[in-house]
Amino acid sequence: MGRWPGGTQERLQKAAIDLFTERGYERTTVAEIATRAGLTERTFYNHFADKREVLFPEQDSFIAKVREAVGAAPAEQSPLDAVNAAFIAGSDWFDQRREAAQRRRHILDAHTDLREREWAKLAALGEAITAALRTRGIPDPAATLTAAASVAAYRLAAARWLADPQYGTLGHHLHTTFEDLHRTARSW
Amino acid sequence: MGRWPGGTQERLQKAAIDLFTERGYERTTVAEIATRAGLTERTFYNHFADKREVLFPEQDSFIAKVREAVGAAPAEQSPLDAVNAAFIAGSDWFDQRREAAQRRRHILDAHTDLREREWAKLAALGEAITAALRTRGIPDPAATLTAAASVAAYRLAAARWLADPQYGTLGHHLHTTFEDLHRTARSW
DNA sequence: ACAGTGATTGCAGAACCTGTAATCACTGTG
DNA sequence: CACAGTGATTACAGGTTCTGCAATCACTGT
Repeated sequence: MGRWPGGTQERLQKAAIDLFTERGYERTTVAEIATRAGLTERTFYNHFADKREVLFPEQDSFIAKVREAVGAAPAEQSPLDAVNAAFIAGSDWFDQRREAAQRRRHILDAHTDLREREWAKLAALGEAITAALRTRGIPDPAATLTAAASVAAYRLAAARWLADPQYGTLGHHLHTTFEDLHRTARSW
Repeated sequence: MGRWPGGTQERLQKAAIDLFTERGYERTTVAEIATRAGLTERTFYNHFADKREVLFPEQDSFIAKVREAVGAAPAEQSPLDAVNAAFIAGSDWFDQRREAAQRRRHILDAHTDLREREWAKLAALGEAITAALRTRGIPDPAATLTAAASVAAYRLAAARWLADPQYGTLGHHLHTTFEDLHRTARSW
């Protein structure tokens, strides 16, 4: 496997993020990204389905991890707690990449196209959690609604994590946000 | 305002839905849609921001209506009930268009691109509800989480409505789905 | 008549994305 | 050491989406 430099995807991702922050998402062409990474436009499309996808690298594996963790949670744990625990279990990975997450968020916030893709990813996360809860024996309205609420809490926790001037961990914010969810639900 | 035939948007929408069901979304070009409507491709883009948007016609006004209704709800009503009532208030409109909604759903289900746009629209709905709840004095974690749960319930209710062999009204399914949400939340 | 308005059109072009076949660097085998 | 095999990269051609700009067109009001 030594034939080419290697780390092609990573190089493309770095080139893309750099160019997006330099001159903006829309003013950057795929050809430019590829050239900066020492590759061609066609090669970019061999690694990413489209231009947006370069900003959502490990999302699919993250979703798979969450689904697995929810499925493997102890049987006596409540559905919501199982999802919460699954999120927290994978939160270290993000804590080590806070700065990259910041840059990514700034790019995403500036472009409707990209936020659209983000919503799609969160929807996929929600559907994966729904499926995992169903295999745990949770019947259907509860599975869907619990998954949706969990994803909403996750999204809110991530936002708080990035905005926190105290640099608290994502796990901490997940904990408090799911507590907020409990409190809010009691008011319904 | 009599200069041109009129109803341009509606003709484009009808042409688009017909062609999408005939030969599929991806195998239909914008030029073909415009030609069937007796117009040109350029005119299509004068009315819709992009090819997908032709399938989401009244979404923006629906969102505006919901926001307004949530804002105008009686003060003693709980946040969740206010949103529920706002949805139900606008549900007749959908009941009169059940068949069109069916066709639309089949097209949407077959294409990731389009479902992505749908998630984006639901996200916009959620943000509008969040804003409306905030103006009602609901503080932030509760506003966001309540809005997200409401949208999830709305989505589930719409799915049940379309799948219901008994042809129950959307209002009915909204009612029962929000009851499910109450029940589920109590289990958290 | 005649200027004004607003929708539609024509045209040019950039960027996105895909299909297909060729090339290239390296690997394993006889 | 030839040599076929493998997998990533590349070249190229082309369709489609979407935009900017200027012109045209049907109708309106004076």
